[in-house]
Amino acid sequence: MKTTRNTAAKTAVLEIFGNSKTALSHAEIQKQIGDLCDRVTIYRILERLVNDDIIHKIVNLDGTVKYAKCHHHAQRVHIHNHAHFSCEKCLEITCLENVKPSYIIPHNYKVNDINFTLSGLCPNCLNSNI
Amino acid sequence: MKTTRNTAAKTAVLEIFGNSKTALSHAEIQKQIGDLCDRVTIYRILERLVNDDIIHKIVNLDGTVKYAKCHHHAQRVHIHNHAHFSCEKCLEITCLENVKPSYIIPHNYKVNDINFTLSGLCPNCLNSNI
DNA sequence: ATTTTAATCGCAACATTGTTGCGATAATAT
DNA sequence: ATATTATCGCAACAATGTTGCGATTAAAAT
Ligand SMILES: [Zn+2]
Ligand SMILES: [Zn+2]
Ligand SMILES: [Zn+2]
Ligand SMILES: [Zn+2]
Repeated sequence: MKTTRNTAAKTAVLEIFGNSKTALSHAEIQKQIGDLCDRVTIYRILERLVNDDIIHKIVNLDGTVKYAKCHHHAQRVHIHNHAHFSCEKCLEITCLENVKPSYIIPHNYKVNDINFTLSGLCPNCLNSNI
Repeated sequence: MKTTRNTAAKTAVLEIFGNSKTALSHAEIQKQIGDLCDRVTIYRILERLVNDDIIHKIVNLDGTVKYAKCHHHAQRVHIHNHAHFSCEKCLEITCLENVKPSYIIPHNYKVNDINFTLSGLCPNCLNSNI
């Protein structure tokens, strides 16, 4: 019964997520963490937080990986079926919790997870682009 | 007017794509190419083929990158808005040309590209799993 | 409060993936 | 046949992620 422990590094990572409105990459977290813990430790903390459904992993169109807090903790089955938006200009990635794709897939496929990422200009960059 | 040239390496890569029903990673292509050309050359060929809309890039949930042939060459505007299926067991990635997500997004976002990847069990692995 | 257990950590070493610069090569137009 | 330049090979580098293992340390047990 692997119990997950609360460590200084994990607490720091959680606080960083708490203060961020957008998704964060490993590199961005490491920059904020400084030398509080090792690179590898951050990777392992992220892995644990994903397994515990506290954060979820987001893979962008360009292959970059980021993580964001999970909401909807009330639900029994924890599926991250919302969309993500990736801004081409400011490079920020945000959860669009309310945007969920509908689709029809052949019955002989079994879908366990989906990744729906939209790329373009976010509201901020769209305004400053006029 | 940068003209694109036909080289032995490019021809070989195109033939490999022609013989494959699933998407291919750089590593998989390199394995088939052998020492016909350098690693870097394969990267550059893939980049060119993407720019020429001959293949398209697919980023999986786990961050792995693959490429697949483009169809629908008749269309003037070339958008890869179809879904991709990633099998958790055999790790193959296939284009689902007919599966296109519908969604509603706030008007203050400008969408230029989408990535819709489904993950689970493909028909082959679903059968052999019973 | 002290001991015990094992989850977590730091560090080093490694693997994979992708990029860049530059002189050499070769495909294509003239 | 010659000129132009897209493409190539090679080396070097950067970013990202993984693994093994002995040392720590959070949390449970006493
Ligand atoms: Zn933006
Ligand atoms: Zn999200
Ligand atoms: Zn399969
Ligand atoms: Zn496709």
